[in-house]
Amino acid sequence: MSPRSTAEEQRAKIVSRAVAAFAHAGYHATPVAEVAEAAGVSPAYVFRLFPGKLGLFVATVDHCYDQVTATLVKGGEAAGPVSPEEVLAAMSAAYMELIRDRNLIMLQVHAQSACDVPEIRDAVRRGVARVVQAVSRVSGAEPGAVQFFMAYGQLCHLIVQADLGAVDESWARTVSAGISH
Amino acid sequence: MSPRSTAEEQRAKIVSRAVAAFAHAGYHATPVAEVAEAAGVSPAYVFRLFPGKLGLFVATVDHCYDQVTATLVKGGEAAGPVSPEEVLAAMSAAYMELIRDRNLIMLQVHAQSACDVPEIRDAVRRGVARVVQAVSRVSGAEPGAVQFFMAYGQLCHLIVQADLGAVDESWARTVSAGISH
DNA sequence: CGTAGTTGTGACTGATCGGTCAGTTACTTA
DNA sequence: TAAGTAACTGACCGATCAGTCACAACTACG
Repeated sequence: MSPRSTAEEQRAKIVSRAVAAFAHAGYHATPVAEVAEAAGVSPAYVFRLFPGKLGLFVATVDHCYDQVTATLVKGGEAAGPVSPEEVLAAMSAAYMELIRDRNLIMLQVHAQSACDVPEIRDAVRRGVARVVQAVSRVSGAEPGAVQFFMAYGQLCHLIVQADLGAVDESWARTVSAGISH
Repeated sequence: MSPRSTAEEQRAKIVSRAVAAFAHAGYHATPVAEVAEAAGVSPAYVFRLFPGKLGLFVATVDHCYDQVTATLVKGGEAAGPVSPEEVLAAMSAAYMELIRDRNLIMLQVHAQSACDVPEIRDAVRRGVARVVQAVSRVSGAEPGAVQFFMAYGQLCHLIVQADLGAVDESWARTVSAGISH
């Protein structure tokens, strides 16, 4: 019968904790030991469950985009059968809710900036593909509107990264108007 | 009179070469030795001219935003006295010209993702401030239009990072429509 | 020529980190 | 309880890298 291996559960737990760990300083600046500690296991065991640090990071990025996509779909479907623009607005609201926990957004940012590593670039492409397809499908909006949605999503990344919400100057308000609060 | 120190010239040369060096792998993944080699000096001398790796990176980021701002201003002023929307369009075209050389755009991305380091975050804020102020001033556009400009600029970053222009799929075309070619 | 200052470097160090491996604990099955 | 297997770790290794320092080379000036 199902051997019900606990290793799989540990893998899931490590990936889940790795989101927050990698979200702080990114791929290159986060030691595996830090992820291991956050997951409550030894560094050696992490290397046993994942094929190297890169494999761990890629799994974490995939997990991250899964959550983002799920959040957007959920937010969009909750809007009910309305116009594409209203669905996109609901999805925007759902995405902004994600910002309250910086982890998912920061991990995306760090994954994007580590795209020099081919495996990470592929993971980012997979993730963006899933997001774009989900947004297009659930909203039914035309490509231009979806592109607009993605553009303002990327603007959110800048705002969160540099914490522009905490800057009380004119230029910062111009950038974050209607987004951070 | 002016001691005409060559050290200052070396500093400028190192910063200029450091843009390309850091643009590849970012702050944490780029050894100072790599920057030194690109500049044709020894690593030890780089540490002598700059207060540590962090100081070098911050100087490089400042230099990068200087160039970006100058390019945007130049592009916008070349449009002549037309409507704000047309000036913004000219600036967009100028910014897209920057994409041909990935270096400036990639360095911005890496600087943004290293915002955990306070000094780097401050450099990014300074840079974004200069860009927003320059765009607002030269174009005379209202804040909403400037925000829109910045959002599509950030979208460019995603496209360049993941090299979406090289992906021939529907979702990728949705994201890069009218931007990459 | 001498000496003071500036440019520049080779050689080193202390610390960190990815990855390995031998071995130990704990659970299952007969 | 004996044997087998899967979960898990401490201790270690080799490589990399930021930063230092004593010293060389060149120039400026008296």
